[in-house]
Amino acid sequence: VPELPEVETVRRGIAPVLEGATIERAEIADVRLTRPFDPAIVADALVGEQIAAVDRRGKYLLVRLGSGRTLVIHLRMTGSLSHAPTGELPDDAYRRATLGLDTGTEVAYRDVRRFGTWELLEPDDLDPYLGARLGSEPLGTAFTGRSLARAAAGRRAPVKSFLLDQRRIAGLGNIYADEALWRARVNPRRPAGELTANEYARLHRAIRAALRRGVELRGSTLSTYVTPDGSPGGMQDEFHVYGRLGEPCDRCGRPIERIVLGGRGTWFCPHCQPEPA
DNA sequence: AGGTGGACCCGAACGC
DNA sequence: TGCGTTCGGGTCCACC
Repeated sequence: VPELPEVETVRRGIAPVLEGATIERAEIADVRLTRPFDPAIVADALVGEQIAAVDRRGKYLLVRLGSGRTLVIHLRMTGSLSHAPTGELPDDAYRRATLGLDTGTEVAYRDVRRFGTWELLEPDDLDPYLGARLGSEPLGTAFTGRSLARAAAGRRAPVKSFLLDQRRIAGLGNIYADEALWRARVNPRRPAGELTANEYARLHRAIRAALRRGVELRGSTLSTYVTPDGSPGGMQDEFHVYGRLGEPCDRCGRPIERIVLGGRGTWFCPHCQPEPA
């Protein structure tokens, strides 16, 4: 499940391969990937482009091209990128796109569930596209406990749902939201607008700590996600609550509970993260 | 306008 | 064994 740490890990792995290279061949084998645009037309437009940089914003990968356009890649649930330096990718029924570079390297996009997207944006379209979808970067300087509290003021949705809103915080997903709430000792059901300033200060620190640890460990590998060199991440071995129904809390030893919030599995420690009295 | 729930996918896990 | 059913998760969209 690629969230900010997983996407950042993919970026760090693939950027050295792509940056400076020119795309000689492009094949997009899935109409869903570029919908509503014709995949053949998008592929043709990529050919001849030199890749200037690979950046990340939230869970989006930004492949910046020499023409000024940007290929915006979202891995969604099961997307991943890999590369074969010799240009000989292994057979893969789930490969959805291939880029052949002038360096001789082939880059493969794999996606089992086909939720991922490739969008080729014109220079003027990128900022409005991202601006409409994403709030501040949680590991950047604009993200503070105070800004978090301000954004949450008056909101009655559960704080967990609030944390998952990409227009507030860019890059937090189901796993790291649960982990951050556990670290901050905040119950996921609490209405977002009812947390105290102190709780938002704790939550701010907890979000950054959880994400930074995830980046350090190169993300978490649950089923299909792997880093671009094919190795698994290490964060899954450090989950405090995610997926740990019934297991003892790392702080107090009492069993972790599972509820559903906003249609999403939510794990927490009812003792460390109590409902308000 | 904020909030919620379904659709999109498909393999894995589960139930009979 | 083998079938059918359920589940999940990021984002968008329809609806309240």
